[in-house]
Amino acid sequence: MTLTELSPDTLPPRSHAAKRMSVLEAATYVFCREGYAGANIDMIAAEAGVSRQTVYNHHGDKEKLFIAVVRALTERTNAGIFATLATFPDQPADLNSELVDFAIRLNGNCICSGDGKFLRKLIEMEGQRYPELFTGWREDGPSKTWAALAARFARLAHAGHLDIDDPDVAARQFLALINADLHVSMALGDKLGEDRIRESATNAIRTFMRAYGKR
Amino acid sequence: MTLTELSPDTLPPRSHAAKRMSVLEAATYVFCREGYAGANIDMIAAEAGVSRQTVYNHHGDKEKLFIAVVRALTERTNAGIFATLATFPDQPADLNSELVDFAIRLNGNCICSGDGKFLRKLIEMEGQRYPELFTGWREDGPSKTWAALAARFARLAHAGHLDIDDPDVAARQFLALINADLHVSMALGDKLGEDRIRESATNAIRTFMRAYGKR
DNA sequence: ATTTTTTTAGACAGTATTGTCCAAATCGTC
DNA sequence: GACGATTTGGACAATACTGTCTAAAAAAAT
Repeated sequence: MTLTELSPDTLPPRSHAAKRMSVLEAATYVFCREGYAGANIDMIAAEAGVSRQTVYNHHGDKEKLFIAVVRALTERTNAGIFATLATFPDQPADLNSELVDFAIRLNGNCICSGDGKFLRKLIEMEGQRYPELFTGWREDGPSKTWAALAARFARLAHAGHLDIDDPDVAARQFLALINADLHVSMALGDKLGEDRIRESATNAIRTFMRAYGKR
Repeated sequence: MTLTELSPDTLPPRSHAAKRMSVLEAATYVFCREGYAGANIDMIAAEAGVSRQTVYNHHGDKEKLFIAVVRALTERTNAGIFATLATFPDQPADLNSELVDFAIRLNGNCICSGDGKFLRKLIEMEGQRYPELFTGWREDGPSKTWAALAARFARLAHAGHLDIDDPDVAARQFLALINADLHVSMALGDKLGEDRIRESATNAIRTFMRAYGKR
């Protein structure tokens, strides 16, 4: 008791925290597959290998569990995006190929990853019904991503590597081009190979550089 | 008798066929808002201004109703897309501004329209659970749209208006650029004004022409 | 070894939904 | 107005899910 009293956050009972995680993971999977209304607690408990009561013990009720799922997913996804954003080629030797690699990282780690797909699907499914649930994503997600990416492009332009008039537009179009091919495939759950992603990124950067490259 | 013939618009056309339509419309709206699992027949009946029994009389059961909704939505959306595709500027006087107008039409009539949003949301929500439901869309939808648009661009390129190496890639990138800004806004149900759409289209075409315009 | 916490399985009430059935009301048509 | 088809509201059984409760089992801490 003293141990848990002293550090209730860092050292809770192992299986306790492990089960909590297990439930959260299972809930993420089931909510994303079935939607909020279609998911039920028994599915989640079974998926987590846990009794139904344990789900309630840990997360209160269905809505609280859903909120926890969205929060965790949002945080993980944002963290992943900014980690990848940090690998942007700020001092490029070969801008073209470095942008291709960056695009591949962004697609692989963030857009096509499990978390990314799940979060997007949840937003699409439940975004209108629970708008306040996704305000966090709305504020910390796309707008900050765009701003950060725009700042990088602005710096590249200032350094003479690119010819950009509006970095915000360029950033959004960069992301749009990167996803041009993958967008529809993912909507139907197609599995995308490495080569597909690389080809798509190459096409995107070719067009992006034709539009914004130094001439 | 004569009354319904004289004023079919002012008085609600509550015929057999009209109720069938009314139910289908209401079902479309409710299924898209709530998802398949979240929707229930009473909601749909109320939305249609009809008794629950009438819903069952016309469409059998919930699943058949859902299938009818998806089928109708797919057909309407495809028809709308190809109708808009027919307004592509084949002999452009001012290619730039005509492409902007075309992009606005495509966005307004197809992508941002009620049908377009509904169909996309249903595909995202239920596409994995009922894959066979959307094979029709899969075959007649994006791939044919892409092919048709690619053919138009190829002709423009052949006529010397554009400098395109791969028309298929150009077509997909055109669509991606057109939706660059609107994509996220729509995911959260934002209402988009005419000016937003026009500005977005202008940005898209500027970049597209910088990449593919004759130099 | 003992005590405390956590988990489990199952029962349970309350509620919601689906799909059916039916008699009365309504509508379209003659 | 009369007749047949359609619609309506409500009752109904069957099923499913939520969230609570319990006592027993398991696990963890002391």
